[in-house]
Amino acid sequence: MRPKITLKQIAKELDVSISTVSKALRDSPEIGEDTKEKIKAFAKFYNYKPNNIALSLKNRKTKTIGIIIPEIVHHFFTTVISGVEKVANELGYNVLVCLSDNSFDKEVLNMEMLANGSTDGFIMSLAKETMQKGDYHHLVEAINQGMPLVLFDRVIDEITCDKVIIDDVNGAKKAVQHLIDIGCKKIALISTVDYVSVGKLRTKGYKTALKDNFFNVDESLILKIEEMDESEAEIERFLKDKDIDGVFAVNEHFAISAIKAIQENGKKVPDDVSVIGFTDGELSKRFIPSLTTVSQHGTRMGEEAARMLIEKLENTPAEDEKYKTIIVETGLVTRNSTKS
Amino acid sequence: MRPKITLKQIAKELDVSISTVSKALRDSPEIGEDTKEKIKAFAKFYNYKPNNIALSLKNRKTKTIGIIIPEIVHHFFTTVISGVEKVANELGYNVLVCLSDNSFDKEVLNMEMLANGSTDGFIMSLAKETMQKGDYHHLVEAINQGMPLVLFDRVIDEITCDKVIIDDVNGAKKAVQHLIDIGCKKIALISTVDYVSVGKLRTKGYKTALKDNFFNVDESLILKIEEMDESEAEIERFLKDKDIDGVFAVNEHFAISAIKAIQENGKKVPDDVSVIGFTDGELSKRFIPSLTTVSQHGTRMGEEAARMLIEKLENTPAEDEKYKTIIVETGLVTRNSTKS
DNA sequence: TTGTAGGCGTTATCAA
DNA sequence: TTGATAACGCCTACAA
Repeated sequence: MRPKITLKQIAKELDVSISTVSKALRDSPEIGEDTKEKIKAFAKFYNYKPNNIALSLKNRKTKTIGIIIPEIVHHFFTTVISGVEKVANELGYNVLVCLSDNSFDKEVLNMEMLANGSTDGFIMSLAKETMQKGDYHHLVEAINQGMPLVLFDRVIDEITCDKVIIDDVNGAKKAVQHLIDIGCKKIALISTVDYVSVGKLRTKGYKTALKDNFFNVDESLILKIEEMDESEAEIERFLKDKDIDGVFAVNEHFAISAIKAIQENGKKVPDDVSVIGFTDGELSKRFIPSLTTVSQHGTRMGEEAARMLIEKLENTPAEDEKYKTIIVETGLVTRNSTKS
Repeated sequence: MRPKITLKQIAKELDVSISTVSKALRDSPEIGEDTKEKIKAFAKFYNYKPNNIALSLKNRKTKTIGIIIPEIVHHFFTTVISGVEKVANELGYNVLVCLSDNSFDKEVLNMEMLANGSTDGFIMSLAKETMQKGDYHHLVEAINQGMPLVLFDRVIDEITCDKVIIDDVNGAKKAVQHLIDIGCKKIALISTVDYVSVGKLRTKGYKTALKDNFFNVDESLILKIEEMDESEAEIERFLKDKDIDGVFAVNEHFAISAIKAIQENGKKVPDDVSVIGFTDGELSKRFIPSLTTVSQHGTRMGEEAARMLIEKLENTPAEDEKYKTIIVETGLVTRNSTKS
């Protein structure tokens, strides 16, 4: 076992001063060619690499960015991480991943943990509980301490910072418009309760599309799921004997539960009822029938978020005062759960 | 904007020395009650928190563990991360996530990046390319530098360290035994090429189960996939007009492709052919028919790995010399792709 | 061309 | 009871 070597040790071995070594390794012209040679050779031999921690302390920046998400076992968030990681690595940053488990307390804890010097900035999607409570003091504090923050997907108006969102309203509109275009007359919506911002926005898109086409909005065709765990049963109950020919669901899971329920009712997808989901995951692709969905481009969102954060990190505070919101457009991926 | 406050600043404000502040905040009995009170109140007001980086430098440990995986957009790895994260957080550690993208170079790069002080130890699953090359110098180096390493899932014999694996042979055996128990006579295997250790082991389990039941191994019923991208077409070709009544596939994707191929051949799952997969992901659960699978307990593996690593980290080098391999048992989850 | 000294934020040891 | 000092590993302005 050969522990990491330090400048100090090299200096002692070679009988020169620490700063000479430091300079030599950074190829400073101040140092004589032969000394440089000697030092470099020695350092290479012992595989010297500067200690990141020491550098962090000195430079007051860690070159790592923290990402806090509600859950990782969720294809969308996974793709976002992958996007963040890609850009971060290209730009010489590391990625610290924390999970809030959708709990407010864990979110706050994680943030405090990372804010004490572990991270230069944050990329986050808020926990459901946080949005319910409406308590954002931890975000405010991080910003006050001068730590840039980029919010994505589950964002809020109350905090002024960079944001990356998808065009939920438009995505939903596109989906419903597509259902209308293929001839659907009675389109149900399966959404989440309104404090989840995406649920609210997608509901808005649904209603807008209907109105644009002079359909009227029938509230009895709208289901708002409160408890994820019971969504399957709820959807089954909701769809039981309902006279519909189209369903727009705000995520994959709801869409699939809907398909199951429809099939159990003795109807066929897509012949009798067309179904569109939101979020284009593995599930949508491989389910039978494969799902027509609004795709969210998680990787793209992650990349954008990372780029924005790092830009803030590397710019002077003067230019920091302008915050952008990047809207990542959605795409409609047509598969076999909708008539063509 | 109110940047983070330091001991030094508190000391200056309160006109005491830095060490007095430090001691007071750690509630040292050396300091007088009233001074303590005053300092604590002040610190609380300004929300003082010790700087992690400075602590890391001083203590020569970062309290973060690095996890390097081939890809994150893969349910199994995601669950592992989730397990690592859980245990790590409970024990006061952070988790640094890096992706190798199955590339040897990226794996080496990531490791070097993290080894320079960013991490106290590693939890890894090797990139496919690394296993092909058989070049493990980066692992050896990390270990030589005194950084504990825990390998999981894609592990190798060449490196001596803690490992967490699942009982692939047994898992496969269980699956095939189950097929036999429900009456299958001609069971096909869809596996990967042999340098992927799991492919090899699961193939072994398949053969063992057959032999245990006095079936003979028919090599024409075994398919070894080389290229993930073409797996679907390959499986279709392989299964075309094959006379079988059972399929054991070494992962979800292969299993689903098999089901599709079987159905396209005009046969029914599970009535004509029973199918079992490996890795219990979202896909298996929600596919129709839902998949009977060997479940891998990724979360469990992550938890075990984290526990082992942290134990190494917090123990004296003396006890470090013993390495364990934890074998996480698999379970068979029976669903609708097999006859009952 | 090389070396000295100070500082990044903390803690621990020892002196006052 | 409090404070000065050194050290963790690195860099850099300045001195020699």
